[in-house]
Amino acid sequence: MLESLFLNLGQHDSLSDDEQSLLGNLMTGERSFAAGQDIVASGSRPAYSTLILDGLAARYKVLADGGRQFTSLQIPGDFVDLYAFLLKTMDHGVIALSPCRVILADHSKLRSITERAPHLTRLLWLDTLIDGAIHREWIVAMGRRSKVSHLAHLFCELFVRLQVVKRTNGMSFHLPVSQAELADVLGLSVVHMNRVISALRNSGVIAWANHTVTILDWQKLQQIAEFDPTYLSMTREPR
Amino acid sequence: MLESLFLNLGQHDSLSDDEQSLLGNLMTGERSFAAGQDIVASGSRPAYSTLILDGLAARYKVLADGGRQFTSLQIPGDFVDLYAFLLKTMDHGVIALSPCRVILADHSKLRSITERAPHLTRLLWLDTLIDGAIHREWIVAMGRRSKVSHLAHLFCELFVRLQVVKRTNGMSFHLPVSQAELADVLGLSVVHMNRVISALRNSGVIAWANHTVTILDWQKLQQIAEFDPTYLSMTREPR
DNA sequence: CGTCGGGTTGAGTCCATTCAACTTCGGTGG
DNA sequence: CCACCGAAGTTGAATGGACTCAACCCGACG
Repeated sequence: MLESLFLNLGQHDSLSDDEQSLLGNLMTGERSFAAGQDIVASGSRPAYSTLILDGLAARYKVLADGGRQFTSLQIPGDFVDLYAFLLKTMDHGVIALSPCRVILADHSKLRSITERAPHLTRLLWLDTLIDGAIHREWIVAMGRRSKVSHLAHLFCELFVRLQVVKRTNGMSFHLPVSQAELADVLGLSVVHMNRVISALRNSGVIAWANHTVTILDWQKLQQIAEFDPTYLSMTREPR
Repeated sequence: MLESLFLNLGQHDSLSDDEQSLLGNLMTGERSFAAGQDIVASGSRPAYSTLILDGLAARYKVLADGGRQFTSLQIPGDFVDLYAFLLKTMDHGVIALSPCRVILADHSKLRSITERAPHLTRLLWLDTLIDGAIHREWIVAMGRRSKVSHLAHLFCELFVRLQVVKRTNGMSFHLPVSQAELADVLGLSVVHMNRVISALRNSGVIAWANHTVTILDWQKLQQIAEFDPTYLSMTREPR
């Protein structure tokens, strides 16, 4: 059941059997959320962190004028709020974009892992560091890429991340978001988001219908995006 | 000499004498960099992480068209690349924006801290988590704030962070960057950056001359920025 | 069959960009 | 001492990108 977590952590360094059972003991209390529901509320002080087993979720902030900005997309095998273990107070919310099945990690148990299992601690720390690396890539995309390139980059990133946890189907993956939600990822208006999507479609590198994205030309998509997966740390080495 | 590091880590939770001496033993090998020099090169695999003792630095990425985007600003007491300890390969560069004095932390020593000093490990982990929280705030600013509000938010953030490490002077702080560099923070053209600065100046909330920013109306600046410092985790509690 | 949420398209406005000129100021050399 | 120079800041004008407002299409669903 924790296969996606093992795939996610295990891609960076090997996970011993002991560590796998520590993780199995750590994760308890499965829950489900409907699309649109808050998984974690802004301002709360959760006593546990949440791992996604199935579904798509996103971190977000809402401004005074009602504008919403997503700051990340979370897929199966991702902790949506592992940092809350040390940051304590959530400064933003986490919402389910599709029906989500999740499982929880008590902060008291996480703490005891940091006291007793240094290598596993480093792997969990690493998970939050990759989170940060993705954030930096998003900042670059928002600041200096064209909107089409930004969208292409997002698709590259999602495809590669989903591949790790075996949620791709050939060159296709399921992306259960509306254009309005995607606009809140890129920081655009809905109308303009629609035009950017059309532009990428018309260039013939992707198809997107029925909430399924198909990459028609992976090479060209990467070129448009200037995608370099280094930031995802997808190499297995001692950490 | 490590006072700014102690101030930085110590604002979140208390640092024991043992931990302070562990940190003193960790940080060795002082170096200096001139403004414009790379402190860490993109693509490198450093064997140590770098702490700023004095000066201003920034993480950045450069795109194929020559566009540059800063993804963070680093002040005294900040590790510029603590995550390299586990990420291994730098996917971006770190540049000195003003003359910088730094000191290094061998990754081998960091590793032994994770093996022997769990509480200090958590505080170092926390440092990288706040890094991530700042990234998320930048993403929100880039995506959904007006440019004036974004700039105001940046000034609020810098002021608060500099205050923690005692680098403010009343309501003023030193900001040794050109408007072109600031444009690479906000993702704007130089010309427009100049106009956004003018707008903020004309609203009477800040003055900026001789590389020194003075906050004239802290209340109103925070309003314009919708600044909420929660994300900086500036409370002392057990971590 | 009507309604509703999501997607698409057109038109006009505003924001941000580029290109270009001009100013200010500190430094440097005649 | 001042004339010159270059880097940084400022301003104007024109272009193009992104926004809003509005209409319309379409498929799912009651």
